[in-house]
Amino acid sequence: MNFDQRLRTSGRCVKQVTVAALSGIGQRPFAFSLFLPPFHLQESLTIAKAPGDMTEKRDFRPTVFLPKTDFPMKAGLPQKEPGILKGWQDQDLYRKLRDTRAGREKFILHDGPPYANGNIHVGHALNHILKDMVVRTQSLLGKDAPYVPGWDCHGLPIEWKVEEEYRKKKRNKDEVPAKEFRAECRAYARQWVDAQREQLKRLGVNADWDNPYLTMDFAAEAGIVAELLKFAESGQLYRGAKPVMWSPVEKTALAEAEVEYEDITSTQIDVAFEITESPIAELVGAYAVIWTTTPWTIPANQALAYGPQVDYHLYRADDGRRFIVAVDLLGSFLERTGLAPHAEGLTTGMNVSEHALATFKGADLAGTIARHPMAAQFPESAFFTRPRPFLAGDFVTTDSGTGLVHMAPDHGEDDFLLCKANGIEPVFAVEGDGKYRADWPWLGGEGSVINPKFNAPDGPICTALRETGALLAASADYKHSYPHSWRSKAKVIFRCTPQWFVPMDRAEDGEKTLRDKAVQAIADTRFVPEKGRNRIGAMVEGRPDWVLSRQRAWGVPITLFVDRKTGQYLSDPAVNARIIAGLEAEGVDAWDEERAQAYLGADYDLADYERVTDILDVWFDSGSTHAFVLESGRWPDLLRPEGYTGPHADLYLEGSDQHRGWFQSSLLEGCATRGHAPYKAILTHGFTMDAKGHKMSKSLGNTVDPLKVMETYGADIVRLWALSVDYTEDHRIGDEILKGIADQYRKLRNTFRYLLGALDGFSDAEKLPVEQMPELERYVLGLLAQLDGTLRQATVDFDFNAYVRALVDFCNEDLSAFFFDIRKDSLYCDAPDDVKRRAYRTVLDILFHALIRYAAPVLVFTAEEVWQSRFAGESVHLLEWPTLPAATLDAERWTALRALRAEALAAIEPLRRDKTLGSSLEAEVTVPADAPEADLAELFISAAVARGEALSVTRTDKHKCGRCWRHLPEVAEDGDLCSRCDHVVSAMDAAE
RNA sequence: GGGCCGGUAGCUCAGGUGGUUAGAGCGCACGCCUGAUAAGCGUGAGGUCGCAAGUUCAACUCUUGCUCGGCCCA
Repeated sequence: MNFDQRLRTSGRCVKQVTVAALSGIGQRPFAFSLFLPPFHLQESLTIAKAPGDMTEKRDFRPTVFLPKTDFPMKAGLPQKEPGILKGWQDQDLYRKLRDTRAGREKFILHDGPPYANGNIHVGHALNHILKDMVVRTQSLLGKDAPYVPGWDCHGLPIEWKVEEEYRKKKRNKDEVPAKEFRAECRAYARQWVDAQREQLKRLGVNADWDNPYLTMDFAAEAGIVAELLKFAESGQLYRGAKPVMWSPVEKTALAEAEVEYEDITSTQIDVAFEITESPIAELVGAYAVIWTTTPWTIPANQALAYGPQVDYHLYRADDGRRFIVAVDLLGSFLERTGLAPHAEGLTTGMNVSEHALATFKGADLAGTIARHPMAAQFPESAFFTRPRPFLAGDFVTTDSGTGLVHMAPDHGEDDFLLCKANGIEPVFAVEGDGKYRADWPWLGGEGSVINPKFNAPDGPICTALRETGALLAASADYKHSYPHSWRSKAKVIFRCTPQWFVPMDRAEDGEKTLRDKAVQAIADTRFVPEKGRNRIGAMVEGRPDWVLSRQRAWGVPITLFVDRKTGQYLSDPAVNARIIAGLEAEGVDAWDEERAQAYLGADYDLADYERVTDILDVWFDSGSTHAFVLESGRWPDLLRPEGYTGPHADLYLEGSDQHRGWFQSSLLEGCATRGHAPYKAILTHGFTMDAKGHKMSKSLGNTVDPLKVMETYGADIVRLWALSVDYTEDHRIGDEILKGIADQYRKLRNTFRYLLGALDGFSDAEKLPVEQMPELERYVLGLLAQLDGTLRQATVDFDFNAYVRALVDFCNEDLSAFFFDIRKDSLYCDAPDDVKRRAYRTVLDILFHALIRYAAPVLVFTAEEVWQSRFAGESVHLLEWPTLPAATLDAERWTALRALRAEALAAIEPLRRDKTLGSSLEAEVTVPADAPEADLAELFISAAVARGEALSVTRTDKHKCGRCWRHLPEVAEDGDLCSRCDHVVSAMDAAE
């Protein structure tokens, strides 16, 4: 200690002595006696004595125990997070966590594979944050919760992208060998898997990123085929037909996304079908009139549809024939055909309805039969001479046409379904090039059907119909929107093609049907939220058979051999085993003509079989993931104990669109091959809308890019957002919302910063047993226990919104605004060994250990930063759910006390407004005599509390302690020390 | 067009089986503190519970219709 320092120290002691002496307080030996002041400083004593002069009072600030921490208030997450992430990767945190939880109860979340195409969007971010939260909270509960991420790699969108690149290079896809094309698709998918993996990692998702599953892994492709062959071996496949969008120009089926709608002008025609039989006798011999804008479908007509609720009238036209037309459409019908009602005495302006020969509901037409207008022309044709029944169609409207619709099951969805329901099958009259097949009696070999001339009023169809008298009107003037090929811009048609199906309602060997099994499995599954059950249930109950086949290149082959004679597919386990082995070795390329005979082996001759070249619907790929990921053993972490046969996954967690997608394909796959769903529970989330609640789209320019949000705010903010909104419904994201979330984050961060600062230097020696703690500490421990229960329940319910809200509210209301505020005095001013202060810090330590664990799954980066700044070493994410000291909560008493506190604080406010006082420490509060007993002055952070009649507040006349700023009776003069501070400071000075 | 779902303060959310002046946090305004300080504390203002009918003594809560928005189909 040099001379100057001695001077300063000694001088301060002198002043203190003076003050204490003058106030008459200081009944104990003073430390200053060891440091007698140098003589020349005695003068300052005189100055200090001057009345009202406080400027020379000692500054006690250095004696106050302020929170001390290096933990920064400002987070700087975008800069900090990548480093934390790297730390986790370097120590292989995922694997370390698996080791830590080895042997524990499993919680298996099965990751639904996102499509490997494009950067991630908010939906991906939300979905993966929720999954991460589930896995982390389960892990926190002590379970072994592995997380193997996956990607969906096959399918049309990727094929497209690769084709697009071909077009740029002016290459023709048809000239590229399939194997080479698939290799490029594989490379394309791989590139996006890698990109998305990095983006999802950045969100802080703790997954087995080094070992994801890809549906295009050879093992996966073999696994998918193995599942398909289980369907085959159990007889759950059949080949049927279905109308698909077909482009005659490209001679290929098109997906909905490959079709665009253009306005065109078509020929519209009215055609008469003669009724040959009917329960309504007067209809026999009359003509049913249909209207269509696709004349080329008439040669494939097989029935007529009516609307059961539609009103029809029977008229006699001026040409003598009688026609059935819907009442509402008679006017437009007469206009098109130029026919006038034949009615005696009909004059202009009369209501034609009054001249109907008969009136009936559509439903009355049941059982009526007509004949095809060309039946007489082709008496040898079984097809054209077949009766055309009237069928009830709910889709029939009176918006346009005649109220009767001609049905060509080959060329329309409604037509197909209605006819199929009535036992009428498609006839495949139109071939892939758009021409009628050569052996078709009428127009065989002619077409193409999309040729306007073919359909024109003077074209072959209209001409033939006109010759038979069936054509009532034809005009090439109907403007409407019509689908075209996105690629060739040519018109497309609906055309039935052979497809492979999984039957929903066929019972094998007395077992339940697939639909029944699925319905049962839905009943056995837990849905969060519960309404998901209804949604998928309605879909499964109403869905048609599952169409498995696609006429595409990039996908898993339908590895079947069909007997050319019987049309039955070969179902030989030995053959199937060879096929699966082939796929395992070489992937989907292994399904080729060269190897076909090798698969068939010696028992079969390839010449007798057709090798199916269709590929599988990608939903079959993803529906099989539970088999080739969870059960396969390729990820030992995911295995259930030997002999386990129930649903393998604890949880599937995806957006609500997956009720029709992955949830359902997995359900059907599981039920068909294992008799139950592959999951125990399903959690669905809604979609993320823009700030106004509208869907995001690139064209509207209202998309929010999670990668940009991470750059601006940080991943922890994105996570806090995802876990704060009601993700069970559609929810929003936008600047205002993110700013609000960032505010919440700051509150949480500051809570931890305070804890770190307040716990500076805390050690086990300072800990105090709960039973020795003041009531306030025990109350806060009670609140913590309550919070703990809330959080546990929220975890069980997957209600993370409630989780985050409970956590934030606790930090704000119970800690920051209540406990921390009240105990500020004790923390700052009590002696380090004071029981109250020790109790407080013990509770702060308990709070720290609990809160950091509660927050860790949410704010994964910040929690690590906080934890490492106090306990550098192992990651916070290896910890388990905190064990709390037993604490009971006298809720009733404390509810009353806190209500009283709120009243008191409100009562102080007017005095602040009129400047009577500033700090609440200057207030003396009077409470009603029957108020609960407690240290109310401490609770209100006020000078004193008295009992009286009603609540009132006055300014204290006591003086302010120079150290703790409380106004107490023993303080003689502002700036003097209260007795508590006097003791503390003396001890400190003594120690110096 | 059909099926299902949703619309509570500026924002994010609570509001068993219908029943007193509809709550919380944040934000905002105003104020306090200046020893958590680009922090902390307090007080306050904000809602015709999407709209309109109906049931009921009584509806944010039940029914119907409408409207806006969403998902899935057509």
